[in-house]
Amino acid sequence: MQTKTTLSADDWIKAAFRTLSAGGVQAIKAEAIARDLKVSKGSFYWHFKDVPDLKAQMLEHWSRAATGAIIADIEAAGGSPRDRLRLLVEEATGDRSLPYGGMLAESAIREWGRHDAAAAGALKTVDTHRLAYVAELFGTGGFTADQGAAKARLLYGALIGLETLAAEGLADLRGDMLNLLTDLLADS
Amino acid sequence: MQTKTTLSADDWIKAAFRTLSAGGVQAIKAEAIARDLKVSKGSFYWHFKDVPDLKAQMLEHWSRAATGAIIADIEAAGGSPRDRLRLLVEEATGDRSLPYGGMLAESAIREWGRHDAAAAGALKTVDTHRLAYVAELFGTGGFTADQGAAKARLLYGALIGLETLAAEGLADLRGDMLNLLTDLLADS
DNA sequence: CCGTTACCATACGGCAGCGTATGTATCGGC
DNA sequence: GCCGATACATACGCTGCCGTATGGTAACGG
Repeated sequence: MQTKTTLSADDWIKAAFRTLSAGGVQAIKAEAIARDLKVSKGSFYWHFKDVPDLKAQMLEHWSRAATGAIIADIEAAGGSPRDRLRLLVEEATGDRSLPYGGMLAESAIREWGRHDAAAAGALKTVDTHRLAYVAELFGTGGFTADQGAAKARLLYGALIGLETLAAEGLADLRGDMLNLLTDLLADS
Repeated sequence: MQTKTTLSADDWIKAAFRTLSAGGVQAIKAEAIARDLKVSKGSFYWHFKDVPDLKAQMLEHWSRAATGAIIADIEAAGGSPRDRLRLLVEEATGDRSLPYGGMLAESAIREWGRHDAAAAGALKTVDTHRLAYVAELFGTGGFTADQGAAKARLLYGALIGLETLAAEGLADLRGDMLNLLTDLLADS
């Protein structure tokens, strides 16, 4: 497998996700990524109409990958709802089961969504799906639909917030999340 | 009070925080803020050495204001630790008790901190102080130091994460936070 | 072997933002 | 009523990034 002689649009998209994770949305620039790939920007404008086109394709790819990424694993493993929730937390805090560079990409997209409607839309779709799945797990685990939805919001919200705290070194992502899950699973 | 005839550095900093909240870090540009203030960039370079100088002063101001913003209110109100925690959650989810444009500015600075060491440092300082205060409240409320610290991380982490979910319309910030607080205050 | 197509390089004009240099108006102090 | 300091305006060159235009090359079908 000698270094590929020609690039595909997917290669560009993957490189763009690396840049996104490292430098945020504002780092996604045609010429910069071209330098990273050691080609000229002529290549970029062959594969993409312009920069917004690349960004749109990034969101499209991420939406598809992120929606069912972990969920498929969990469902394949089976087990009780409580087991699945525990496994879910462990996979989610373990990184690397998420597409395009783990949580780094996720938080970058979340940052992106604050000032871009398209990114916000993709994010909302993914978040809604995930919340629904977690809520369902709580539901089949013995809680009412309302309780399940509320607990799902808490668990997922804590995941997002604790991840940023963990990035500062102020939280133990997995430990804290497992603690919270135990609390949420206790009958109130 | 007729429109001030001349600007101060603080006027620039306040305007910069507005643009930060609205457009993120990458929107903090000398010429853009100058247009917003209806002056020329000559004014900017009178009050500041360069753009990094402005950003540094923004972080400095925010650090000071954000550290003791809510805490002073809570302590002034008095009450039991449980009362204070409840009041804390209500003030924190109510916005407007935070400096420079509420949570919008906070999340923008958090976004900023992901790719800038200085912002990350200011954020870590503020977060550390807040976590310590909340942990202390749990501590004097009848929990061990470890329990208090863990519960503080959960409460504060959930605040951060739920705020982003609430921005998507996927969570009820105040309601969910109060729910979590009730859970955390129940003896485990 | 020849042309077409895929893929990339190079070169160009344009704009936005930066920082500097320098001009200009206002104003308190004496 | 001059003078220095303050608070801006204006004009300039520079750089980074955009998008386009155009030229080159290698592979591949016929």
